[in-house]
Amino acid sequence: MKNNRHPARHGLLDESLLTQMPPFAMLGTDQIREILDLATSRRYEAGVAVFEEGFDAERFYVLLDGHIRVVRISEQGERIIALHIPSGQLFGIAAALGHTTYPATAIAAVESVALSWPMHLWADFVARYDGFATQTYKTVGHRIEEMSSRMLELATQQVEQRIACAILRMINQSGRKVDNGIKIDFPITRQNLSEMTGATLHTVSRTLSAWERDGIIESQRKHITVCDPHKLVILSGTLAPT
Amino acid sequence: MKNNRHPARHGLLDESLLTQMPPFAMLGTDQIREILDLATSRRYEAGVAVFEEGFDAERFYVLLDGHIRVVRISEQGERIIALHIPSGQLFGIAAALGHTTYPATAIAAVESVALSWPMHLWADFVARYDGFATQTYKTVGHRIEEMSSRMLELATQQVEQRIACAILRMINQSGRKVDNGIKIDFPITRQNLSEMTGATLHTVSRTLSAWERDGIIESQRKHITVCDPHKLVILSGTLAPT
DNA sequence: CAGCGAGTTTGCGCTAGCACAACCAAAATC
DNA sequence: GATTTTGGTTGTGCTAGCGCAAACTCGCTG
Repeated sequence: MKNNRHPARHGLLDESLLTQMPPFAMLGTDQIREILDLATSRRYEAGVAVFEEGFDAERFYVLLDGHIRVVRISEQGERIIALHIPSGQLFGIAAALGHTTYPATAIAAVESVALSWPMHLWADFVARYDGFATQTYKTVGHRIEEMSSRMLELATQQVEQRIACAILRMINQSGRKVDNGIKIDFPITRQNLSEMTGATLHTVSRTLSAWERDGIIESQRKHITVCDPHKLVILSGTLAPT
Repeated sequence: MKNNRHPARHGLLDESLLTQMPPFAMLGTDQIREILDLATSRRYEAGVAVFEEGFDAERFYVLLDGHIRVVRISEQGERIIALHIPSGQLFGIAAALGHTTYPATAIAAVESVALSWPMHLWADFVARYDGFATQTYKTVGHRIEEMSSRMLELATQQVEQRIACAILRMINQSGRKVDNGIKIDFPITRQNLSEMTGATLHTVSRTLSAWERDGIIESQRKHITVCDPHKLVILSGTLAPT
């Protein structure tokens, strides 16, 4: 596909990188050293695919820095964003769940850095490193939960509510406090938002314009800041109206 | 909730019951005997909840016979069917994915029989029985795959196509060959179908009526037989139009 | 077997949100 | 700094599918 040859086992991989990350949090520095020595590190520019749907699931990944969008495409060519992966999380672990090929495409939303290991090491990791399995299956659990919530939204909520939910979810997972509110700290276009909510980019644009008029959000191109999260929560319909 | 006291370790649990089921398929009869001796068996009438969303995830289950609907309810009281569990599969395994409570409700679609074990045995099973973990995570993988396909449908397809997809999915998973076609071998109402597709029961009814006129399906109350699966596939939009 | 309730069918009007279209503005590229 | 590209806005029909309403039918219960 593209130049994947940049295996770059640069010596500067530091143990401290992994100690923060849930899957490795309870390991000692020796163990982390072992793991790092087996890893391949690579940088991905914004928009580049880390792996693609349908290809052999040869490696699994940990996102060190940046943001990943997990994307699926329908037969008619329509795209949806199934999931966002914030840094620190495992992704591309399909093979651990019995798949032989990746069931979705992973695209760097911003310039990102990920470690990866060949899939055959998975069983070793699970066997050798205590807590690795537990932590990763917990991640899987969260993603299932998130997906089923999004199904519920898609099936029952209006477009405006779905957009509100999508934005709330992103500020919860990757919000950064700024002076006028909370900002989603990776780039999202109206198009992206429409791919997360099953709406058209036009409807998303109209909705955000209205919210900006009402002072609920502020937006620059590719960036959204939520000024009044509470109003968004109300719009999202997450609260039972009292 | 209701009378859960029917622990019924009736001696008539037969090893052959479990040998068919993927999670236990590669175990010897001794091991299956051990597992059965720890199990509680219980019958659930149609419409009864096996467990409910939000309750402590104390046990995990295998469906011996019948059919389970996994259901979630939105704040506004709208219901969706997240998943159907055919017999032979594990369900209620949320705790293995790091949840402390069940993230959804499981309801018997027909009279059903399930075995269950207290969750604390999970780790034992994984450690002691070879292939148990692999097989169950494979099941999890399938369900994730199915959920993400349904998200794609909900986000991009028209109602008619979503209904077609839902029916095709059911005949693939639980279709029974009958003389005039393939029948879904558990009861589904139009209401149920609407809860699977995020449509109204009215629209579902209209669509099925049209299909019946066209000879694609036949339906009795609570039952659907697909006479012309190929036409349904075309309607579902699963094939790229050539 | 009368009566009831759950499941289903069908009609009609309405609206959320899509499709199409044109235009605008910031940023990147030369 | 001119031009192209990428992302965003806004207006105007139009329609898929919802909401409401009424009626019908099967199967069960007393």
